[in-house]
Amino acid sequence: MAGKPRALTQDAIDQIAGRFAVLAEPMRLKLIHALFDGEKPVNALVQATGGTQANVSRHLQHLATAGVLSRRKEGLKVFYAIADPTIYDLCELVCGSLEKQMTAKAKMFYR
Amino acid sequence: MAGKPRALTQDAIDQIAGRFAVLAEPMRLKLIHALFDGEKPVNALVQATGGTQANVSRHLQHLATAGVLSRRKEGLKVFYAIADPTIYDLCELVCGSLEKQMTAKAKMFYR
DNA sequence: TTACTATATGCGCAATTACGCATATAGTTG
DNA sequence: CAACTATATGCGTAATTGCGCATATAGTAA
Repeated sequence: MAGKPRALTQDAIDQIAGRFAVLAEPMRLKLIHALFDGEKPVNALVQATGGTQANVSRHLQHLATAGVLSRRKEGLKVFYAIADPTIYDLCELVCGSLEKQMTAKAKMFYR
Repeated sequence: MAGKPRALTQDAIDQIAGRFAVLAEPMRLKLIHALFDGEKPVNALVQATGGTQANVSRHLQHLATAGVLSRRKEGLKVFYAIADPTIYDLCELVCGSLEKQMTAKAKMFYR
């Protein structure tokens, strides 16, 4: 059901690394997280994350260029939304993995 | 079965970002990929990736510290192996997502 | 037109980081 | 002990990147 041949080219490796790099910045994760419940305009995301307008805008563009977010202009406002649904699964996997690590480490303290 | 409350702390966000950052380097992905079929000593990974011994060693340590790989010393050799099985799912998710993006972009050329 | 709001961008700085080189450490064998 | 193999590490450098600041652009309204 899952499983492909493998043997990745260098180019493929680089692309995958790039994908992970997009998700490797706290502010971008904040933005993604803030969009989990639907599309929002930039100013809402500025307020939600506490970042500056310039920085938020840049990260949003970065995410959109990477194909993670979609961009929809409506009048003065620009609405961003999650375009790649695998983001949800990625975050859940990582969160779950981190939780396991934390509880495992916690046990190391006592036993 | 899936789905947790949400509302991540800043610290949690940073940890997740760090996790993605670990996977955001081509050489580290190569190493992980090379370990997909089981544990290997450092010299085998040097040969498999074409990297220098120093660089491979550093990245392996990085991965082990992050909890992605495990480290087992046996005589002169040090064997690394994938310790976090979610890595498989993460890579598959990203690969699948990238494939979709590529085919979608390919279609954009013609239609 | 001007004034206003929302978003994007050019520039420079500071911090991070991957890499190469040389060397250090650990373990084995003679 | 010395010689050798396998792995790790200290240091310097080059490249990347996130951010703040100021400014530019786009769209609306008077």
